[in-house]
Amino acid sequence: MQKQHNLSKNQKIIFDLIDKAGEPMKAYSILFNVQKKGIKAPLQVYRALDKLVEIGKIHKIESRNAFIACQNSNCQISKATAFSICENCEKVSEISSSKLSKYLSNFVDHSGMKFSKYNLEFFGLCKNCK
Amino acid sequence: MQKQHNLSKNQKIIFDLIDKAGEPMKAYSILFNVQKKGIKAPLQVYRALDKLVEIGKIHKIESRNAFIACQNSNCQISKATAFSICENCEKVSEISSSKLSKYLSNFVDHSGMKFSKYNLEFFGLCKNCK
DNA sequence: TTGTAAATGTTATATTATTACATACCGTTA
DNA sequence: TAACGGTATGTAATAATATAACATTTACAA
Ligand SMILES: [Zn+2]
Ligand SMILES: [Zn+2]
Ligand SMILES: [Zn+2]
Ligand SMILES: [Zn+2]
Repeated sequence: MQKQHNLSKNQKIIFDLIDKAGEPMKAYSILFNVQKKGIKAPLQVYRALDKLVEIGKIHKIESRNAFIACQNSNCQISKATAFSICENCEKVSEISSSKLSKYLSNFVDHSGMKFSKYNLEFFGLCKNCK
Repeated sequence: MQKQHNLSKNQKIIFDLIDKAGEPMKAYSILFNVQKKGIKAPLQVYRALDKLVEIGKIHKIESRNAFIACQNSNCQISKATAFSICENCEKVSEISSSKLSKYLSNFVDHSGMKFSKYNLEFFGLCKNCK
């Protein structure tokens, strides 16, 4: 049983928007979309995003500066993430391969560094674009 | 034999700076450091960075918005990159594990997507920090 | 030498993210 | 209940990162 996080008002508004979008959203596009709900400033958005990332409800797609809802009910904490990104249409999917995550979680650098977290972004063409 | 890229003046100035630094540098810190050499505008820096990334002389650390010289003489083209990042001291190393790169290059998503490129960032504590 | 691609120079602007400070809310426990 | 502490919110200002648009120059091959 995972810890239940009760989202605050702003967090819920912003999570619902991103979740419904089903694709990565940028912070200022989120801001534009929630202004009618009373969220007026960038910082309000970034604070909610930070928290949602921390608890694993959303992930940041670093190469795109965008945020997507977690598509994998197992990853409540955002410490092992993998995505496929279409370089043509920008479609992003979260990869949930237990083989991959096991392989990467157990990977030990030759320097002996043991990792507590990783983020992997694959690029290519999705099946609609190739 | 890899293609030889003759760097232009600005590209060389900026590559030399990053290479000598031996650690990730941010674009505006690069700009500050090369102003005495006549490079005055952000765009001049970003254009050189884009080119250097394209030909694999440097890589972008996406989670840090910073650029580091390639530490792996084999990767002349920047399409399969992996880094370890210390969350305490921000030390970054390029990982060159042929096992890892083979594993990831051959990874096929369950959607059937075949990838042409990837970037992997591991996080943890380096041996000085743990 | 002339055509073309790449690189440069310059100004302005767009986009992404944080600092600083004041106030409100919410659950715990004295 | 009242006081406390942690979390969340509101607001303004600004910092940091990145690109658009346009003019000009350089490199180099046909
Ligand atoms: Zn997830
Ligand atoms: Zn596509
Ligand atoms: Zn490299
Ligand atoms: Zn360290």
